[in-house]
Amino acid sequence: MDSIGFASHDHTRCIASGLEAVDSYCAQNRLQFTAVRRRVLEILLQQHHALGAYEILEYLRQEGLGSQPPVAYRALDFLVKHGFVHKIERLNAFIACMHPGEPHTPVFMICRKCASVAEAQREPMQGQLGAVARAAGFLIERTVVEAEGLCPKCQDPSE
Amino acid sequence: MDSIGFASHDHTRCIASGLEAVDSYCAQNRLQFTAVRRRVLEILLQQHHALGAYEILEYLRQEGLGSQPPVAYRALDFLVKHGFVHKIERLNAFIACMHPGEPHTPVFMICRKCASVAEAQREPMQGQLGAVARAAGFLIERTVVEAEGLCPKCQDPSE
DNA sequence: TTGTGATTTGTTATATCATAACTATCTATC
DNA sequence: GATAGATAGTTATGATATAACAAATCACAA
Ligand SMILES: [Zn+2]
Ligand SMILES: [Zn+2]
Ligand SMILES: [Zn+2]
Ligand SMILES: [Zn+2]
Repeated sequence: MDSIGFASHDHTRCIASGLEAVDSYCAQNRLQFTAVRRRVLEILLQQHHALGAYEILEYLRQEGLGSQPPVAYRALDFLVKHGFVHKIERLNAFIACMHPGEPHTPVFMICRKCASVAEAQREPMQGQLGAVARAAGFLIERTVVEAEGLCPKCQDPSE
Repeated sequence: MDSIGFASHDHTRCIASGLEAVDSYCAQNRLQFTAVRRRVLEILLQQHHALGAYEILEYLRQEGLGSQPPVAYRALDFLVKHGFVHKIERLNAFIACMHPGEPHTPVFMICRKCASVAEAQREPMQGQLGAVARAAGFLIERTVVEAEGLCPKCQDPSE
């Protein structure tokens, strides 16, 4: 269950708890967690890599949940807006959040070899980015922080 | 000439020195700094905001330097590959580097109101991102660090 | 200075990512 | 069940990016 890294974990639990968390958040906040939105989140939770909107749409199409791009993009818009899913800008792709419902500033590590993506967190106004922004008089509203490289598995020459 | 911020500066000088730096870097490294590549860099140096590939292509088209997307994308590929231009992932757009020829890890601040973009620098393995990567055993090869918000001018209510 | 291979450019076509606009349906609330 | 607002279906199109191949140009050395 280590959300900070690439370690193995109880993935079934990981999917179930992700859906549960969003279920209860939506109930509490009067948000409509519809069939399409739920299924899109579930699809993303099942992967530990980012999926493009058209890959998600392909699942939906096969399941009769929608066949045109706006269906997928609208569900993704909802999920991103409420912080249940993040967009990975570098990949033009989407990944389920590891801390749904909790306000946070994510950082992503993207493995260029196996395409897995890990989410970690940072403090928005701290560190070098915070220092640079203060020096420039810049007011940060959102950040995109993505590192590309090799995950522990893919650095290992024995694999 | 303050590359860290949004301050005003001698922009003519800024264009000239940018081109000069790349000229000499290419001469030293046996790179072909061709007419199209040079003009694309010059177009980007003239702006302090990021330009999309098709905006750049429109300039080239009007000047008879090329009319099809691959012309612009190939010039941009060259410029990005050698670090003379950076891609702003959040905007799918490109901006001239403020430190051409020097190895560095850029950070960008993007004003959502006036669309100006400032480049600053960070140390790749330091700070929160470095700490997070070490904790995860992740080997960073490249980073995308972009902050969106308001530049000093656009925060000022008197403007 | 001319031949040669490597690089760059021109061009056509197409792949990939994303949204506008309008209609129909569903949902919450009264 | 009427009503208003939100969600989903559908068509069309816009925006971003690349594959593939032929033609021109360049670097370098014979
Ligand atoms: Zn998992
Ligand atoms: Zn998250
Ligand atoms: Zn730079
Ligand atoms: Zn501004």
